[in-house]
Amino acid sequence: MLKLSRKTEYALMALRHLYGKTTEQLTSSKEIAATYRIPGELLAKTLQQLAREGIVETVQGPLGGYRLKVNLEKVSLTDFIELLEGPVALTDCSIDKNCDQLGTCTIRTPIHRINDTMKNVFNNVTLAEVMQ
Amino acid sequence: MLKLSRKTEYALMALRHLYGKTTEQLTSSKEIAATYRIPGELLAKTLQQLAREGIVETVQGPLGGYRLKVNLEKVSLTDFIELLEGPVALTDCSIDKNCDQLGTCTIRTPIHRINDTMKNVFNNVTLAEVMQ
DNA sequence: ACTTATACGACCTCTAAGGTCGGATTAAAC
DNA sequence: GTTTAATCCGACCTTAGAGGTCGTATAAGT
Repeated sequence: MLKLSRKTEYALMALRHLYGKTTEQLTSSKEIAATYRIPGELLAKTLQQLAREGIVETVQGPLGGYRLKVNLEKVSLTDFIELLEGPVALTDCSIDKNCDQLGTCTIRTPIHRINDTMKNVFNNVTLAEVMQ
Repeated sequence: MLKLSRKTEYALMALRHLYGKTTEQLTSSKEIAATYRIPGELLAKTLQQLAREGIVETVQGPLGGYRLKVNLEKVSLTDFIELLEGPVALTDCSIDKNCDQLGTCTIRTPIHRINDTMKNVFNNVTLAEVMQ
C-alpha cells in the first residue's frame, strides 16, 4: 500500500538525531534506539548499512558511535529510499522486464508515466528538508 | 518499496479491456483472464469487489459478464487504489495514530507533508488517463 | 585484561500478498 | 426442467519479505 518500511523510518529518525549535533560529535546506536524506542539490533544494522553507503561515519570501540558524513542537502529522498529498499517503482516492469504479461499488457505506458511523476516528487525532496 | 499490488494491476488491465467496449457489451472474467494471462479466480474476485464498489456492473448467468458502470474520468487513482488496497500512506501514523514512537517521533510532520504531495499526484490522475 | 562500542551473518516469527479450491446462485439455451 | 455457463463468495494453502533476535567477532579506550 505504498508504505515506507520501518527500516527507512528508523533511518530517517536516526539521521534527524545526528543532524542536530556538531560534525565531530558521536552518538551510539544504543542511545538513539533508547531515545526513540527503536529495536536496538535493527537500528544498528541499519546504521551499518548507511555507513557502508557513505551516509554516516562510524567510529568503533568505547566512546564510539555514528555521525553524519554527507551533506543532507545533496541527498534526495529517492536516493535514500533506494539505498535502503531498492528501486522505487509502482510495478516490477519498471525495473526488470521479466513479466508474463509483457506482450499483452496494456497499462505499462501510463503506469510508467505516473511512476515518473511520483519519483519526481521524491527526487525533489532532499533529506535536509525531511529533517525540518 | 512503494509498489502497487498485483490485484490493482490486474484491475487496471481489466478496466482497460472494458473501456474499449460499448456501454452495453459484456465481457466475461474468463475472457479477460485468458487474454492477459491473469490467474482467473483472482481476477474474478477482484472484479466482484469492483462491482460491489460500483465501478463495474455485473450480469449473471450464461452470456453474463462485466461492463463499466462509472465514468472513469470521475474516479481518481487515489480513490481506486484505496478501494482495493486501503489507505494510501507512507507511514501508519498517517492513518491511525497507534504508534510506539508517537511521543518521541521527530519526522512525523515532514513525512506527512511528503505524503500529502504524493497523494496529490494520484489525486490528479483519473482512471480515464490511465487507460490512454 | 576488561569493557564498550560497532560489524555482521544466521536465524526466527509472523503477516500479508498471491493464488487455489469447492460449492452456491443465477439465468440463458435446449 | 435439466443442463450449462457465468458470477458469487468464503475457506484455505503457500510463499516471500518485513521485522526482529542472537551469538560472536573485531576494534579501541581505560
